[in-house]
Amino acid sequence: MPSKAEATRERLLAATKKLVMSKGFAGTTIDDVLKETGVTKGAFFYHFKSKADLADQLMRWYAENDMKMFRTFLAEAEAAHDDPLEQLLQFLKDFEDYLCDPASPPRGCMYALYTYEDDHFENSVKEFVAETLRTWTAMYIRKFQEVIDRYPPARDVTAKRLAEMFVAVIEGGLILE
Amino acid sequence: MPSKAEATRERLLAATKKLVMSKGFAGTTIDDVLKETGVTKGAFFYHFKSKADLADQLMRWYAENDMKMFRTFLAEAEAAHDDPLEQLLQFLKDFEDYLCDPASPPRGCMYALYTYEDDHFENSVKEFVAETLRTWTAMYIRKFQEVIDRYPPARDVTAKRLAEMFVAVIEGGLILE
DNA sequence: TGTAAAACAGACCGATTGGTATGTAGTCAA
DNA sequence: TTGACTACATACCAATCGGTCTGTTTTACA
Repeated sequence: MPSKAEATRERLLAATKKLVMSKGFAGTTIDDVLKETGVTKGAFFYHFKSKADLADQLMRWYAENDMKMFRTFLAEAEAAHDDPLEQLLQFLKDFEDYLCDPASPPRGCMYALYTYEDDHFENSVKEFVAETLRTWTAMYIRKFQEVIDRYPPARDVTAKRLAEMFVAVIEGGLILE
Repeated sequence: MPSKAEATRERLLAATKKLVMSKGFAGTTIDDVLKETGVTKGAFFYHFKSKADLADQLMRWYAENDMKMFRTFLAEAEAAHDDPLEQLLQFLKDFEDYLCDPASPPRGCMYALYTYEDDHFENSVKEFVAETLRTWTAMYIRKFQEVIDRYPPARDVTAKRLAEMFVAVIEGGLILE
């Protein structure tokens, strides 16, 4: 089903992601990506109309894959358990397994990179990333709220605060390796 | 006391820091720094023997200022109170004030940037940054331990875990603006 | 005041960069 | 078979990059 063109595009995006994670976006040249993939310049500019376009598509591609994975984790957890707390614990376990997978260590987060190189990204991409983060946080808020409703917490916490805290810890942890 | 040369060096470093925070290191050109400061190329290369040298000195300069500030906060807190808990709370308040200061919003952390552009930094710099982060964490561990010794916590926590958690939250929070 | 070194100015250079122009091999419907 | 289209290949380009070179001004100190 995936056409040859689509396969090439994916290869380029995957290679760019890898390079960008260790060199930054500005530090990654198009030639780097070409060398990594074996694709030629003509082919590259057939798929991306500029380097900025590559950045744009990379962010969207990354965010889509990311959200897809989380939704899968969540759906599986919700299918496996009735209790929201058990669902949450299951989800967190899956997430932890993913983060600790030695085969694909995340080594930082794409979203964070955009914090440091925002000059390179269009406003539309910034808005898209911000929206993705909001969706991500909202997912946690909903889940925390379900647990709080079922098990009234001993301390005075809100689902929103818990979720924001959690996201910050994950983000910080990803950076401090 | 600060010689003219030293003042120029500081201006270059300060401008570089500002630019690097919003464009990344690879995305910041020497010409950018020159335009920002009005310094000429000859002067620049009198102070820094290469762009890599600039990165090196920037990291050390940033880390030194950073640690100096924290040590000051801590020393003041320890001078003002006897109780380690009150010292800690005072320190955290000073830290919070600094982070929330609208005049100088940090907008990310230099140390995190090196996570994403490690290819540009020498191993000696990486080691230096890692050492700085260890020192920073150790400072928190010591303080948390003093509080724990005085006020045995209800939960089973260690100073080390608390400190690592705290640093991760700060780091994550800085990124998620 | 003389002078040597420190601190800076700015023209210049080769390599690299993102990007283009043009050409071509495969595909598929008519 | 043909002709249009997709998907790529390659040579080339102007601009920009980090860095050097040669000179000039400023400072420190005898």
